[in-house]
Amino acid sequence: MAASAEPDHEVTALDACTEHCVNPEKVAEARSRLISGEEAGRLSDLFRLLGDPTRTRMLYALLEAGELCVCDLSATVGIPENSASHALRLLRSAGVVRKRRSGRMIYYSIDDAHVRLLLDLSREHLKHS
Amino acid sequence: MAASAEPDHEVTALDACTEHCVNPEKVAEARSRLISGEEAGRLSDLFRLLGDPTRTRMLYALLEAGELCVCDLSATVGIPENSASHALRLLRSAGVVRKRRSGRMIYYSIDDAHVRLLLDLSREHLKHS
DNA sequence: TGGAAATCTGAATACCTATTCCTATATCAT
DNA sequence: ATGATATAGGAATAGGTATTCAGATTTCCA
Repeated sequence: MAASAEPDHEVTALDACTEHCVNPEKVAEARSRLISGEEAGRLSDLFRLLGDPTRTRMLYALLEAGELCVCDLSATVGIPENSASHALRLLRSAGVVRKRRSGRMIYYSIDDAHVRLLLDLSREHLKHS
Repeated sequence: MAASAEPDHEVTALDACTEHCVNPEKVAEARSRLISGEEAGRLSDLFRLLGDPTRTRMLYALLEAGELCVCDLSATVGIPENSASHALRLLRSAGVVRKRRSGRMIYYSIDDAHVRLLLDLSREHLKHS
């Protein structure tokens, strides 16, 4: 995983317009407003994390259930507990879910309000498209 | 790509609770509200599409520039036009971007208001986390 | 304290996907 | 019409990632 480090990739193509076509002003304007490679990397890391069917289902399960332990979540989604644990580790290291220990159970939930909105919004998008 | 078809995978684990642990009521409740495998597949397809650094940068470029032709976009992001065209094809087939022909140029833009919100929201998330 | 339960961690394999090259299509200018 | 430009499409390779297995860790109960 690791937050996509392409060292200074956002500065590479100041001379990339050696190609044909291109409105130089428009490109210069767009380039000045372009997000940094580092930020783009973190954004794509986040999306890629959400872009796996297993993790997606786990997240929507957590979204509706509020909080579930690993074994309940694995039973809900229908995957082995190992897989659930592994997926949750990835999601947690990205700050998408949070864990809370209670005895020997560990309960997971969506960590961030933005992520909840993101999940809701995405579902809306598919409905209307 | 292909909208992740796992035939009726959401029904598989009615007997998955043969494992240890598990609060049966909680799991049953969560399973009843769980999104379908088909919907989860489409959602993860969408996220996976956004989860590539190149496509991410292209999308945010389009988000701010409004509309760009393939060559301007490739110059902006700093990738060959082939790659840009290929990426745009994927994004278009998923309804994320829209194309408009003007002469021999083809201008691309974000197709959907939900997607714009999604991109803005995700950026917000990273800022506050 | 000893053993069992719940979860975590690391490694290996098999699958998927991004990139690139080459070719095809469509539009414009002469 | 013909050549050139702008983009699209398909195929192959290289790289990344999900899944799974075996073992480690942490907590509870007797």
